[in-house]
Amino acid sequence: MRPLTIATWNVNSVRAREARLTAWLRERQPDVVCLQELKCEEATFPWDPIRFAGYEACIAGQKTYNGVAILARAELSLTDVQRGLDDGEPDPHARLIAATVGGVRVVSVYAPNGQSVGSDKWNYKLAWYDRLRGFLETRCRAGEPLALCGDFNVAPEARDVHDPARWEAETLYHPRARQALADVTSWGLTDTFRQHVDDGGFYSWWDYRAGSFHKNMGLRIDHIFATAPLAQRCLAASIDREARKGKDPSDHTPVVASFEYLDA
DNA sequence: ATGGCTGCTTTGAGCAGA
Repeated sequence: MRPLTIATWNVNSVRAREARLTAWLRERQPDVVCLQELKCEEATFPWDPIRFAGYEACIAGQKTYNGVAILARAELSLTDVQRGLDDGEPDPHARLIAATVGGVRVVSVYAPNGQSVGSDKWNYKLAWYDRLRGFLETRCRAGEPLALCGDFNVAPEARDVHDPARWEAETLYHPRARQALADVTSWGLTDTFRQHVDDGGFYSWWDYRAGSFHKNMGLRIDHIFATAPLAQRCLAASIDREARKGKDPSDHTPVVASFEYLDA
């Protein structure tokens, strides 16, 4: 049976990226795609173009900011959809959606950026990471196949940052942000990209300004983490740098992992 | 390079991202 391919992509507005997204779906035909930064509500989500490209979708949206989705090839069923951290905290940010597809529990997250170290948004980022750990503990099982995918807004290690010394003071690579991510993955998650690639210099986000992409001045902040029963079946992982090229790209590029197929 | 883009907004200059 062909492998199950899971991708994650912060599209920086699903409406602005509609043509790029549907072209990419047709070309790559991943089985599952986690999207972040939809920047729209359900009513304005491009349901028809995505269906026409062969995908069903479930979304947690909001106007202007945030918004996450899970797409699945129409042949696969998308069941047991959950939205939000569901921990009783009042939080209007649409940053998490989960669904079961192809025998895998898939979670699409958009972690807070944190803006600047010490700000209210920084505190929200760290608290959100604690809550994500709580979500995994109470709503998920580490012994079952699960993929936690998304824009984590944290580069885990020095080899994931083009200039670690400069970025250490920033929200994306600050030691406390790295610890917050490590406290989530210690629940029982493996970084699928690092199962297959040891070298540095592979990034998933580049600033739009100053020719950062051309100079490869980026950070690896988008990830596909897998529980042990899924990580054991990870066949390959990659970053689709091609999708960052050309006219009007997202500032992020897709990250992809493929797995030996698991029956539902 | 504390921003050199970009997308969004009851269409405008300001916010937010990373």
